Amino acid sequence: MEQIRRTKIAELLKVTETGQLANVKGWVRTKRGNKQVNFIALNDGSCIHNLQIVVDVPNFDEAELKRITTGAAISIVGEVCESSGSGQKVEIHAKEIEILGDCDADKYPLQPKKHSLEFLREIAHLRFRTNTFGAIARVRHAMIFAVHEFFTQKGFLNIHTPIVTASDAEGAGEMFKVTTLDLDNPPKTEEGEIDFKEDFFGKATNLTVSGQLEGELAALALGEIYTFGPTFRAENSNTSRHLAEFWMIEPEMAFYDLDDNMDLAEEFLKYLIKYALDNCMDDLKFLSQRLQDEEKNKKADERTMELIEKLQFVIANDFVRLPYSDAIDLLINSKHNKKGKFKYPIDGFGSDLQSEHERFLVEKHFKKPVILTDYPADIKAFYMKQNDDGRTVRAMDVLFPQIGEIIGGSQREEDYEKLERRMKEMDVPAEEMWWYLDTRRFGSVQHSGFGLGFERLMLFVTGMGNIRDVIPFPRAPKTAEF
RNA sequence: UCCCCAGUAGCUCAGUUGGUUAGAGCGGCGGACUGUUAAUCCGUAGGUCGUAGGUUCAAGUCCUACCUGGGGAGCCA
Repeated sequence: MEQIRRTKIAELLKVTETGQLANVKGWVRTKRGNKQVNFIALNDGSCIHNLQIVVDVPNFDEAELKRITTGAAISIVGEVCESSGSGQKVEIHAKEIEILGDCDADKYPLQPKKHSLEFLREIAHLRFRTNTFGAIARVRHAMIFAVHEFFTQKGFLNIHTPIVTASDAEGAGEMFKVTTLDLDNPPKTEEGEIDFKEDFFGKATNLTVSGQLEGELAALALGEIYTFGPTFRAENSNTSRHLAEFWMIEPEMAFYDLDDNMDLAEEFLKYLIKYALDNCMDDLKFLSQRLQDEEKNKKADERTMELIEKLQFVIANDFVRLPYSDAIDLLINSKHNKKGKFKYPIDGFGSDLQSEHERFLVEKHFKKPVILTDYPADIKAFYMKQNDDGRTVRAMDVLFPQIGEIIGGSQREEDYEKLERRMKEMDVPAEEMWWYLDTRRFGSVQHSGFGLGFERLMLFVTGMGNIRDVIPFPRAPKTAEF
């Protein structure tokens, strides 16, 4: 084969000149045609679009052409031509074809037809090769990049917080144990309990549920920091919005109060969504079309807003900011409630809002993202700053349509006595958290932060309905195949 | 973990009050067609009906348990 440098399909589809030779490599999506001419739709992952390869059949060996099946990897050298067909501007007229990897069409699970997302989840090792999962992977990368770009522009430092942690006091959820002890015969203490002093780290350790506490340590020296790493929850959650392993972004800022915190959260979300609109339009258009095809069978009032319109709407409008107690009043006085349409009654101040209540506020009442603030102290974590009313804390949850809570955050309690008292009330072992409390003993200062579930953001930006489809290899109860 | 629904060909599904040899579309394979757009047309091969018990003369169909998947709830991001 002639030595021509490979061109990616995304680049090739942009060319304005024709007549030159080019080399492309990729995987066959479909092949069709007759005895005279074949058309191969080739994709190399560089963009959503396929490149059309035109093959003048008599110029090639019949047996070789037969090997070009759906899924096969091939390399083509040919002339870049203006297409006489209507589906594309340019195409390649093949001069040389090399089969890089055969693909037995009889056994290959991905057929040139529509597959259900549930089926593709069972073959997650191959689903990157579909339009949908290719688009999601490219959007996911763009969002990762945009996260770092946003914080870099604002002078935040990225901090790597530990993945293995001995702190089990955060209270964010059940944890996965990390140990090298022999599970069949663990060392025991005199009391008959497992002796973690013998374990690798000399104490019981777990996979982290949050980098927040370590993030606070960094923020209280460096000013503004953020983490972006994997987090783990061993909750037996079987929903389309939870994973056992997910990626979380947790900024933590010294000198920020709750309003500053909310301003940052809103600006951050809008930045990310705008970045997707500015940089991933081809993929978003595909995902939007996919969503509309899927919703064709739904009733008009059950359909969601068109994806791109929805994203533009979010960046164009201010988020609603509403104290929890006002939200309770609003819910109690709503027509929806008076007609008895809530499955769960509003219990009044003190109880957490049910999903249906959050959805009512976001999707029916305000019809835009809502930030709820000042929750009752009893349903929130120990580290949140206590309000003067003695019953609420400076917490904030950002609620998005369809997704629910996408961000949870708060101003942190910087007062040593109040924090220590709260830890005792909530059975948080203060002795083990001496390092955390030290920040309040030495130069303590007002500070705030929040956590954004990266896959929840991905759900919103891609319009996908199941969180297991926006992470390449989902970890969930009974799910760790790939 | 709880509630509801589903599991039949490689995929998506149909299968009547329980009753002969379980069907379709797509995909695969074979063929036709000189420019197709997930091409079209003709032909063809694919099934231990999720697993294990049970009821019955007879079970894809009814019952029980379990497994897997989906929707919703809780936990949360």
